[in-house]
Amino acid sequence: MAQVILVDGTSYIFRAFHALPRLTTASGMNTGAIYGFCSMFKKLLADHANTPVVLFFDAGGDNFRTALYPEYKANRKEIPPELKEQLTHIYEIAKLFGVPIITQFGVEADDLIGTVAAHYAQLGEVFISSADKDFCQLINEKIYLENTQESRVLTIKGVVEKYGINPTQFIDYLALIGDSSDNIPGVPKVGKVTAVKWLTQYGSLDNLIINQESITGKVAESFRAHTQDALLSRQLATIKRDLPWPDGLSYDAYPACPALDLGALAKQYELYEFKSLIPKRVPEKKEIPPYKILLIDNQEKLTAALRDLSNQSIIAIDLETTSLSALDGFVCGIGLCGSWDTSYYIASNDDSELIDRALKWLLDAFTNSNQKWIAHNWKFDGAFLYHFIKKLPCHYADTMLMSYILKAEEKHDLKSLAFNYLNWPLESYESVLGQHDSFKNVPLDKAAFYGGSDAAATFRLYHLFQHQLDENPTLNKVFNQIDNPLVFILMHMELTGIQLDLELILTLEKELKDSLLKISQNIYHYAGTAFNINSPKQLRSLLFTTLQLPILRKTPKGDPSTDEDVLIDLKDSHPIISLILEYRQLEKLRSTYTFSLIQQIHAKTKRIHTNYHQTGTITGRLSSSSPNLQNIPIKSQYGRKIRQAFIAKPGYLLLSLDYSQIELRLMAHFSNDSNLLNAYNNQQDIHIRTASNLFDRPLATVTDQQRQLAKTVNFGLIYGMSAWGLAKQLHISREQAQAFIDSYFKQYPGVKTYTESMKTFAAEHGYVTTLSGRRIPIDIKSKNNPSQNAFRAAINGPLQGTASDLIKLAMLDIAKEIYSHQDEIELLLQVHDELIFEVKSEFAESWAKKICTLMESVLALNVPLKVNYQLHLNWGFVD
DNA sequence: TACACGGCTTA
DNA sequence: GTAAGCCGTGTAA
Repeated sequence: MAQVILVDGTSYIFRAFHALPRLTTASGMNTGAIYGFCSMFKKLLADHANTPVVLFFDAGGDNFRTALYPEYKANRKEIPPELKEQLTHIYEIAKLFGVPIITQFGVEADDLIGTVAAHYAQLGEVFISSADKDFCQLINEKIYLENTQESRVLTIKGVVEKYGINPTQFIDYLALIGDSSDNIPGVPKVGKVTAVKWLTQYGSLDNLIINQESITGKVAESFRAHTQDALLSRQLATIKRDLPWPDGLSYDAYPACPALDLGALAKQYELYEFKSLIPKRVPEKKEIPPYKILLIDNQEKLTAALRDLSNQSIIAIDLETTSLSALDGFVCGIGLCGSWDTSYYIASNDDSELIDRALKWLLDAFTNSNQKWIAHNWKFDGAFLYHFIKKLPCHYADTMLMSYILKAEEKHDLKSLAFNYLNWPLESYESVLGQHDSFKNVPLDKAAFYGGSDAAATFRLYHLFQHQLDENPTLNKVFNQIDNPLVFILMHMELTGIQLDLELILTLEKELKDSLLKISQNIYHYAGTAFNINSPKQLRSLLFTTLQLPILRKTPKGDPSTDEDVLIDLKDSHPIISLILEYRQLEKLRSTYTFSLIQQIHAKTKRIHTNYHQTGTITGRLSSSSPNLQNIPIKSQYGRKIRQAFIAKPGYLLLSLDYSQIELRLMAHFSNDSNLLNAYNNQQDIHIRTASNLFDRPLATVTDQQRQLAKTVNFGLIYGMSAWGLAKQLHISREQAQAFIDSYFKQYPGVKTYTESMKTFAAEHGYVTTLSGRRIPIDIKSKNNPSQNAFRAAINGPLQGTASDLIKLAMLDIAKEIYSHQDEIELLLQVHDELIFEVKSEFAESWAKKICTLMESVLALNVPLKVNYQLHLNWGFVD
């Protein structure tokens, strides 16, 4: 059904102004509200592609409400000057979005919206986009309220669920409770609860007035004394639906879809310094030839489509599935695009063979043809293909990874990229799914438009990105030799998963629960009362108000901090402190690593399957989620027990190999500092060596404590340490910390030179690079981020990023070796500098040695790489 | 129901 | 001091 969106522009402006931080241009012009308005409007257009939009603004002047009640909105504060000066800019830039703008002096936008909505509802569906709940009164079968902030659409049912009344009762509801922001009086003492109660019982305000004698209590008395106020409030709260039709808006049909003046918008964004809003490339219309999407829903059409596709050399593919996991769902639609003018979408409601035949064709194409296959997030589509046809393409490219390699700081989802680079506002998955519980139930024409568009966008993005990579051979190499080939290795790791000893983890959970119960009883005893220990707020009031303990540090928001560091310093002040520390630690383990992990054991495989994100970090590292298996505890005694619950399947062992001090070794390599190089090339203990110099004593006499301190300094180095940070870490004075740093750089002067050169490079280029040439963006000019932070990132980036390059390269080398021995050994996890395999016991030792060598020789550096390995029944290394 | 915050886990 | 993700609470709306 046709749709139109009516936007409450004034609501947007106020939300933009209040919700966002102040923003100014370099010359000091206030732009926060302008920015907020533009980004909100842009998001709205992106979420509703190909839908007409009308924009409404309040124009000021007296209106019928002020005539009725001079105090209407009288308590509104004057518009702050820094917002006022932005208003004209907003009105001007709004014109560039190419939608009708409706505004009338002496009429409030609400009433214009009410009038237009009432009429447009006869032509189709009307969405009102506003944060103002008053619009609930307009909601009916055809009119909905969309709150962009909550990103959900309120229907009749939604109003009933949210407020407990029908939209038709909403005016009476407002009349009863009033509205402080508009200064609508309402009835004193009547709040939400009473209003809903009365309206449920009596249906309407009129009926309530008729029956006013039958209600009782203080509140009822107040109502009887203020019926006139209620009636006045009702008039004020009623949105008009019958104003004269506004000028400049078509009456018999919805207006045309938005026609953005992208060039002019980009110019304005440039002027206001809205970097993130500027389209990366304003496409010229002629570069986008028209293309068609063909729904392939029978065998005949499929034959023709496949014949055409067989002749294409580059084909973008986009699967629509019934689940996010290939272990649970199946393919219900296939988008394919191999040319600039045609995109296919294969799906059928009645022919279950159709998808099967298309999949078989893919299997054949992957096996026998030389075509290059493009997907956005291959890990996803590949998992389904691997699961159902046991085959993946040999020649492929992942546009998500291309975007990441080219510009790691950007978003990499298909919708954002298509909007920014192609000027295509693709529909969101959620909006296409709508009320359907599964994508297979989405009407085929809708699904085809969606899937076909996604494939077409992927096809175009590939050509765009490939062109950019061709212009930068270094980045092209990073893409082709590291990230792109890694994607199917990660896919395999995800699909394989890792086994969890359910019994052990359940026992652990029980133990933790019991301990926590005891500790909390103890804490309540000292506190004199029970409270929620998980609440920092409640804990704060106990420690600093009730118990009057000293406030040692504050959180960024200014509240007294209760974090571990603070509590450790308070330990001797009160016996409750150490109990709280213990409670915190155990509760973290219980909630995150027993309770939640148990929920995530897969029903079919009985294993834990994490998600790896290849574009989730700025440095090139991977990240892991749902569950995150890169932060499983190890440091505490209890934590290690959790690791023990990660086990090998029967007959197998877990093989863990980790790079020793990889980042410090890379510092030696990059800096070429002779002292650091010597230490590693002579296989000395680097921390003892550092300590020996810091404390000016022979190597043999360095104490454990001194070594530990030197270790902290060595680590601090990798993070771009400052005297302040080091002092905090070591609990020493700033002066002492500075002395250590000075002494350190005297010992390793090459390191000092290196860190300085990274700062200079980052300041000049806005990025630093890793050994492979990967670019790590550094936000040098970020305002609330003093450039000290950026400098530290610049020092750390090449180290962390190169370490990540190395282990990725190692994974690729290893994959080649183990690929044809999947029954003997499989790679399960990567934890930044560690790889975990499941390996058949009888071959375990020989695989360990082989992989160890592979990892150590992944690249020849100025320092040797050292890998340690462990072979055990579990990840806790306890047999 | 969604989001920010405080806190905590890892490399 | 670098880089991440997740949990529970409290609040926004």
